[in-house]
Amino acid sequence: MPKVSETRKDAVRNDILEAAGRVFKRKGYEAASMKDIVAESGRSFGGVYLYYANKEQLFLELIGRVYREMNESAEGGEGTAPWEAVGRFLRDQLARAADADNGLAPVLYEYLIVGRKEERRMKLIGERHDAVFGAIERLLRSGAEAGTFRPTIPVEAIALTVMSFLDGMFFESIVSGPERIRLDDQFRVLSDMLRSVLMPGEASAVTEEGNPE
Amino acid sequence: MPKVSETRKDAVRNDILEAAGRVFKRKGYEAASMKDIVAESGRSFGGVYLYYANKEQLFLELIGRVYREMNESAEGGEGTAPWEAVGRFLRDQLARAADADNGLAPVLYEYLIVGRKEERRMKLIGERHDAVFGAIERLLRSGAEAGTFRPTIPVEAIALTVMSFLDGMFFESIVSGPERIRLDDQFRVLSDMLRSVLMPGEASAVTEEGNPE
Amino acid sequence: MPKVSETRKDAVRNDILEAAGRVFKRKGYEAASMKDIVAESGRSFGGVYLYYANKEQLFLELIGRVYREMNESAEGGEGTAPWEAVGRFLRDQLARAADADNGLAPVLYEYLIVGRKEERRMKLIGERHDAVFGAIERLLRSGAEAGTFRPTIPVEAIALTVMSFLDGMFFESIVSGPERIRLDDQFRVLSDMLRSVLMPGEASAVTEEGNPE
Amino acid sequence: MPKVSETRKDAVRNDILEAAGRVFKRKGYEAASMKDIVAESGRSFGGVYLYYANKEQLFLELIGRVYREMNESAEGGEGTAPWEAVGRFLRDQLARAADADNGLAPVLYEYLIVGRKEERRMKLIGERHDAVFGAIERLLRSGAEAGTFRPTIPVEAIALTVMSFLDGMFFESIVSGPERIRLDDQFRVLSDMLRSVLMPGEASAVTEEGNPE
DNA sequence: CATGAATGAGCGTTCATTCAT
DNA sequence: CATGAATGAACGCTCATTCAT
Repeated sequence: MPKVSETRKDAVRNDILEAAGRVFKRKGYEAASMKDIVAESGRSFGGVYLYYANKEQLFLELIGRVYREMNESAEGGEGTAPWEAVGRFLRDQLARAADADNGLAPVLYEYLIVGRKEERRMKLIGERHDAVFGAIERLLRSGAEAGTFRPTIPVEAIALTVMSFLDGMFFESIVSGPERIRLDDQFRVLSDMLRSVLMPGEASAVTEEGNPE
Repeated sequence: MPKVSETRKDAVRNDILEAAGRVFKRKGYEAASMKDIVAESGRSFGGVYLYYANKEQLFLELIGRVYREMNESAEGGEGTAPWEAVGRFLRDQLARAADADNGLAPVLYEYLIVGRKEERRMKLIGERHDAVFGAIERLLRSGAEAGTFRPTIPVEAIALTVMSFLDGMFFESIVSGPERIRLDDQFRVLSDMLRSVLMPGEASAVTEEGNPE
Repeated sequence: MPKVSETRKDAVRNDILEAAGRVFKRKGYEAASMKDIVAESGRSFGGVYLYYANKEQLFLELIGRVYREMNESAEGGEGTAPWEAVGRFLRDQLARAADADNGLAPVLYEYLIVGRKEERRMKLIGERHDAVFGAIERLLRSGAEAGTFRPTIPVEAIALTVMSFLDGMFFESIVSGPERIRLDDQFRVLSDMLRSVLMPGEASAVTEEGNPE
Repeated sequence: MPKVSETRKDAVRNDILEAAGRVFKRKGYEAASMKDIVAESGRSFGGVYLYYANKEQLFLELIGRVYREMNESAEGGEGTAPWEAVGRFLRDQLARAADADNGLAPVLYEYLIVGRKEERRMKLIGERHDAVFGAIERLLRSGAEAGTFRPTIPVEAIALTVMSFLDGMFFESIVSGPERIRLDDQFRVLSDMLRSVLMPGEASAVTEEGNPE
């Protein structure tokens, strides 16, 4: 049987996915046409549809990767001290936001916003929410359990707030451009604020060396 | 006097605008078709185009109102004490976010995100940014000038951070639903955080009665 | 009875007609909208339709004037010597062609060409043909009867040829611009050619002073 | 080999082009709708747009053929004596004019006249002018270089005059019908006139057998 | 496995003309 | 007499997806 090896199939899938990624980044979700993706991939319509059922599947697979990376960014701070782990995570998000329009984040935001009425996209939306929220919460909770953080507010509420802020920073970065919104300054403000609720009393705010950048 | 009175014309304009508003809220910007709007308004294509040049103008006029209301929300705290004025503003935004999917905010976010590559929409984007940022900054600055706020961080940076957070809260509210993201809790967290950077040292955080809700 | 005087009505009609003329010259027949004409006339839709049943009637009345002027250009040479009368006529046409895009001629050509399939426009087309042809023919025939012209070819054929040439010169003037097609040179060539068939043998062609410019 | 052969694609392109040609001839350029062309071709909208980007491209490709044929008509007289070559060319144009309303010429004239204000069509207009003018000029110049023609007027001027006349003859043929304007007679007149300026003194005009019909 | 030609409902917008006031 | 708001059929064009080869 001429069954193509698994790796060959995977390679083709990957090729197509990367081509789709380039097109999505360049044009956005709605504006990207299957014709564009087919052309960018150097394949035929049939060839692309053979591996992915439609434009949405293509995007969903692509975005799955982003989630996985995001999660890894939130984990990984196994041995690290809690406040340094938070700092790492925030710095990582900062870098992503600064590079927002080269990544898939704007496309995801577009996809979520445009599709907010569609039953089918709800699932993904929920999953994204839980994944990001969970990652942040774990970060905070492990610090609290270690006794480093002594939050006067439930960590769930703090995690949700951080998540909102990050989403907002991304949104602003996307629509206004990273330079216009002074990402570094915002990052500093967030750090100070977070410290004040996570470690109240400690190093009364403004210390330079304590900031996790 | 066959010329229809100005008030009648305004009434018709308003009718059409409200019909368009209902359609945009129901379907979103991209998914709303002129056919929908024409049907909802109970008029003809020509009748609608007589008052508004195209779909975008219809939306822009609609969104202009939202801006005006937002500004009014940020102003108005003339005689109020600074921290109470901030509280009022935040509470107002909270209410808006809680009601996000009944308003035009999701449509605006969609319009901005989808149109991020289009030269023409950039202008609106910039204007929105400046208006919202300006409103928040004025609020903080007047408190600082009054000596009530003693921020250890430039107010511009704080204003931008608040703006990001609000955008994020709206975004989350839109895509995940207000109930899922515990708006009240987030609001409390933001309050505490803001106080710690605006009035450091004062009432070491957690006091209940001091919070401006 | 408040019957408005005939002259008042005529004045209004004329106002509208001139406004329409300006719009047609500026935009062409198809591209001119009734909205344009109404705006240019400073009146209302109703006001314009009260005097003219539709766009076509407006144009037809306008074009009637041009015909009348054209005819007058062809007549008028009563006392003049035949060859001078021909020269006058040709010079007049030259001037019109040179000024083609400021006049209604392009609009007429457009109207005729576009409407060549419409029964209703046929009539006008026929009338124009007969009027122009008749004018030229009379010019030639009176010279022949006076014995000044001794055409070796039937004057009808010559008249038709002149007419074709003039139409072509107009057409070229309209689409390529008068400067590109060297109207003066063409005019000279036509003069020489015409002389050779109207007055064969006389002043073997190239004489300068004999040319009717 | 699922890729359809080049010849098949060409055949389809040709099918569509011919269908468009029939519609254009029947209705004219402006009045022809894509719906008409789609119906005439027996295909779908998508099917037509797959091969031609828009109505204008369809027309331009069609008209390209006419130019090519025109040029061939003007060339080709390589070995022939100059006056015969001119005769051949004129006869060819006569035939075309006689058949004007079965061809695309009226559509081209309409396209040029209606589009005289549009920047984009200007290019085509210029190209047409240069191509036709160039063809006629070459015809005359080669006769002059051979010494057969001894024009007393610059050949450029004569070429432009001939071009104008031909355009006029076409125009008249289109709007008034070929029979009404006695094409044969006009052709004879043009021949006589042309001879008188190209070969002055020779065979003092009226000879029958010398005329190149 | 792979191709790419083909589909067709749907889009936003225009404009000559009418007629209630 | 005069107004101008209102009509609605028709326009050129797009694009995710299918399926005969």
